[in-house]
Amino acid sequence: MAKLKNKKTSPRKEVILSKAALLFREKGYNATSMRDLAEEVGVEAASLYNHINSKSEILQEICFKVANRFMSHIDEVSQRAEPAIKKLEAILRFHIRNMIEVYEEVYVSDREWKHLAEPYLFNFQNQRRVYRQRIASIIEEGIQKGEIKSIDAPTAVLIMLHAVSGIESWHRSKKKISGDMLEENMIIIMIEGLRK
Amino acid sequence: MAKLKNKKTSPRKEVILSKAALLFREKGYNATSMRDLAEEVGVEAASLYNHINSKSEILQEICFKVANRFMSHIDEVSQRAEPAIKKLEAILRFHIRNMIEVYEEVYVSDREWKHLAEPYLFNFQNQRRVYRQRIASIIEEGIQKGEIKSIDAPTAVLIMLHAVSGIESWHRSKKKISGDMLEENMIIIMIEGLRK
DNA sequence: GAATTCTACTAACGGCTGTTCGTTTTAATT
DNA sequence: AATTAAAACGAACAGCCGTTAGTAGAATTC
Repeated sequence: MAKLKNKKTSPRKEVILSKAALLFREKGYNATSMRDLAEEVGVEAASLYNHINSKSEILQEICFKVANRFMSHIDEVSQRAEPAIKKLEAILRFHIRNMIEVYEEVYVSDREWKHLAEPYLFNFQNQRRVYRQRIASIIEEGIQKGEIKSIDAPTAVLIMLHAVSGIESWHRSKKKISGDMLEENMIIIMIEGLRK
Repeated sequence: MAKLKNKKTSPRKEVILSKAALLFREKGYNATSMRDLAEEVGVEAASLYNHINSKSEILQEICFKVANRFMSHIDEVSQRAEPAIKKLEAILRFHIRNMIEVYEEVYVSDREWKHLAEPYLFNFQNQRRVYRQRIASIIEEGIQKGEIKSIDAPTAVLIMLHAVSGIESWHRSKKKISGDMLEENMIIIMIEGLRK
């Protein structure tokens, strides 16, 4: 018997997952071999399989970990007693901060989910659709109450979410403004627009 | 000797490039095999090499075709005698229309350029950086003239460009609004913001 | 109609892929 | 100190990868 019966994921597995996120972000899921990952972890490829079941499983864990985090957050925001535009801002800020702070895994979840195997692919797409619909509902609530311009809600959602993923470029940039500045700028542009 | 000495790319090659763009968009560059591509074209894999030199070359041609098109456009827009905000809107509209109309190749150029081989990778990244700087300059011109809010220009650029790539989701959507509607909604949100 | 060029084919290559097997080493528990 | 469990290893697998070689048929040019 083990000392701590699968109370939480072992530290070794945690390392594998985070190194995998790093490599998947850098080179993409398919371009990252298990031997690449093993080298990054500091071990032989075969040894990885003492901690994980498959390469595909790694991607699953990353994607659903991120998806669940965002879903939990929107649960919390939805039931606040606030104007819709405030809720929207909160969601936007949560995305921005996540993209800044846990860049690798959020980015991978965003860009590499296509390579999930069934039935996880189907599941992920569903969860993603639901999530977006919930944001769209908040926007429509805001439109109805006159807080938000009368625009197509799904279009607004896709702009919001994709704009945030642009933080990828910020990470790569040499001379970058601070995370806080980035957040404020993004909020202003998305909420108030570019025109003075 | 050939009849038409490389006057323009042969129709067969054109088919290969467009089918490749389709598959690269759908499954990603690395997940698309030459045998996949051959099947899509209706030929054996080896036959492809009568028209192209390598898989990598296909990606190069797609990426630089798109990059050059956008570079030419910004050349033209830059020398217009218009307010900066108008120039910006023109660039935004050009991106949107391209993303709607020649989706596959624009998307591939946007998402799969990482898999370019050197020295093309280096070149592409340079071109991309220059392009973004030119947009940033237009934004800064607009800020100086009081047409645009005083925001961080590089941040505005990355929001603009990434927001546009969200049209990917629009393509996938079942019940989608018209292309014209999409364009107008995106312009309103980006220029005027969400808040009423 | 002969010569030439182009295009498609089959077969095969060396190399890399994710993964499994059986064994040995390390670490923890009794 | 003996036992047991966990984790690392080297070797190997079947299969797919991009690509090349050689060849046969079709199309084009002379």
